[in-house]
Amino acid sequence: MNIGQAAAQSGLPVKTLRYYEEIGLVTPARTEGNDYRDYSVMDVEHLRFLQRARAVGFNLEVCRELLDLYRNENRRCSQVKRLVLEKIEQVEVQLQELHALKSILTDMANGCAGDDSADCTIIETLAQPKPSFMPFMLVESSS
Amino acid sequence: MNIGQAAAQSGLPVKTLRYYEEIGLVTPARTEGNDYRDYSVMDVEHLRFLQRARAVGFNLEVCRELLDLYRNENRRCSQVKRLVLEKIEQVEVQLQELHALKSILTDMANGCAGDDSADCTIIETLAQPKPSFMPFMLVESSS
DNA sequence: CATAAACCTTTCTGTAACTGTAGGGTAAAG
DNA sequence: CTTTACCCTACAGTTACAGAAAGGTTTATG
Repeated sequence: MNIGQAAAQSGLPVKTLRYYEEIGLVTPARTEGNDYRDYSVMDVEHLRFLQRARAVGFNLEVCRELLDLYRNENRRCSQVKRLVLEKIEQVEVQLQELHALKSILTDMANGCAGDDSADCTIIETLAQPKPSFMPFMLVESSS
Repeated sequence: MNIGQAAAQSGLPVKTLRYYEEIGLVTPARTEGNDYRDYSVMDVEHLRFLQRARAVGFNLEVCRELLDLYRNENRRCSQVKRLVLEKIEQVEVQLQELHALKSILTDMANGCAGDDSADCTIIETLAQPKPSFMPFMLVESSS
C-alpha cells in the first residue's frame, strides 16, 4: 500500500514514515514503475508498534531495540522488561525534578504581589537568590 | 574580564556565553588589541540571572523577557508574575503526562514475568494493546 | 482528451539550546 | 624559546521530526 494509507493505518504522519525509512527503522519495498513506497501489512504492524512505543515515552533508540526484540523470536522477556524498568526510572527522575521546580515556582508566585509596582520579589530572587529559597543553587554554582 | 572568568562566576559554560552573545542576550565589549570578549560586572550579573532563570525551567525566549524586565525600571510586577504562573501551568501539564506514562509503564512491568522465555506481555501490549490497558490509544488512533 | 485535485518523489531548511571539533592566534610562566 | 593555558571563528552534530520548494503520477471529472 502507498505511504498515505500506511500513515493512516499506523496513526503516524507521512513525514514520519519517510524519516523512519531514512534511519532504517521500517524500509518498505518500492513499486517498479514509479518509485512509490509500497508498505506491506507487516511493515504497518511495525509502524503501529513504533507509534505505541513512542507514545509511552521511549526514544527512537530504545524503540529500535524494542522493535528488534519484537522481530526476534529468540528474545528473552527479561531484555524487554529491563528497558521498561529503565524508562520508569527516568520518568521518576523527571517527576522529582518537576516537583522541585513546581515547588520553587509556586513559592516565587506566592511571595509576589503581582501588582503595578516595579518592585518584584521574583526578579529579586532570580537576581540574587536567598539560599533558603533556592538551596540547590549552592550546589550548582560550586561546580 | 575574560570569558573564562565570566563563565566561572556565572556558573555557565564558556560555549554558552558565546551562544548567548550570538543570540543577543548578553553582548560584552571587546578588548581593543586582541578581540577577546570583555565582560563587565553587570554582564556577569545578567549571566547569573539567566543561569537561575534557566535552572527553574524557563526557556530562552522567556528568559529574554525576564531579563528585559530585570533591566527595565518601568516593569510592572504583574508582568513577571504572569510568566511564572504560565510556567507553573506548563509544569503541571508535564507532571500529569508523566504520571500517566509512569502508570502505564508500571502496569506493563508488573504484568511481565521478566524471565528467559520469548513470550512477553510487554511486547504483546505494544504490538496490539488491549483498550483497557492503554485506553488513550483509542483516541490517538482515531485522529 | 484536457485538466485539476490528490497523491507521490527528493532535497533543503529549520527547530532548542547548546556541545564538539578543527584550525588557528595570544598570553603568562618557566 | 617553549610549553601550557587561554582565547578566537566557523562549521557540524544532537532529537525527531515539520515545512516548503519543485516536480512526477494517478485518478476523477468535464
